[in-house]
Amino acid sequence: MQRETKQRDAIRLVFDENESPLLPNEVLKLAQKTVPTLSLATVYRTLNAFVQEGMLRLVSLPAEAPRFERAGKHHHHHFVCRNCKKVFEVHACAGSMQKMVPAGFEMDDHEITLYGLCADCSKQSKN
Amino acid sequence: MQRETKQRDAIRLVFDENESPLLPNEVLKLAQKTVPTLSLATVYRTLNAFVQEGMLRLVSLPAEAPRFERAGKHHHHHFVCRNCKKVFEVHACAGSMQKMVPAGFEMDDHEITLYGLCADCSKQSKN
DNA sequence: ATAGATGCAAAGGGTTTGCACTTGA
DNA sequence: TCAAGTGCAAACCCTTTGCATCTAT
Repeated sequence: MQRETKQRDAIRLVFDENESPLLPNEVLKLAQKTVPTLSLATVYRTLNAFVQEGMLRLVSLPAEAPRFERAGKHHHHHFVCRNCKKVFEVHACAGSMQKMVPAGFEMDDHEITLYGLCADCSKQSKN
Repeated sequence: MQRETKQRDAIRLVFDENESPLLPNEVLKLAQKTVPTLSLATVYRTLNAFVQEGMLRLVSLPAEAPRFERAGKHHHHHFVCRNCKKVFEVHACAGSMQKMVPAGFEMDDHEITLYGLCADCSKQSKN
């Protein structure tokens, strides 16, 4: 990751303009608005490189393909909509998980994933 | 899933004899002790069918391939040891996640994964 | 000029599927 | 008997990689 290329600029821009974690093919489509010839192979190579440098963070949710988001955000979790499959950030935390930790274990991090319907899908389901 | 076959009996037996969640290829190897000609395709078809019928549960942890365990266990979460990579069941829950849910969203389930060192690895790291 | 980056196509790894054969009821 | 189940191989999907070409420096 030594050179500035229009492909990398385009991919960086995508993450500047998108809060929620993105799938590689979503990154491809969004970045192709800037660089139409961009290939999926380059997207993968660039995403992995950005994670290595610490610019991006790999977001792994249960039963979901890996997504990517900007690193350095405040501690947060995710809400997966069962209907539209979108992933939303949740800017609140359930408090200490310490009471869940078995004796002798040392916890250094936790991951919470909520499932249900997002606001839009919830509204639709009621009409 | 209407007939009793030796393949299905063998796969059921594997889950009777194993507490921890298993990967499809682990199921294959274990079940082949009973039915050596068992194929991976049949393992996948049978696992999916067993999940449909509710005999098995799909266990998805972040960044982990799907595993299968007997259904009907008490609500629990998982602790992943960063050192030995083992997955432990956590038989306690952090309480309500409701306060984390954004306005308009409807949550129906949650998944918590804890990360750190298990008792054994924690002890070792201090010596 | 030249090493790094890209695009394409082929290769991988895990899972599913089409099809002819086998087998449980 | 004969539809459900099986095994095999091919197909799929997502991700990575080899290689020739392009390009930032």
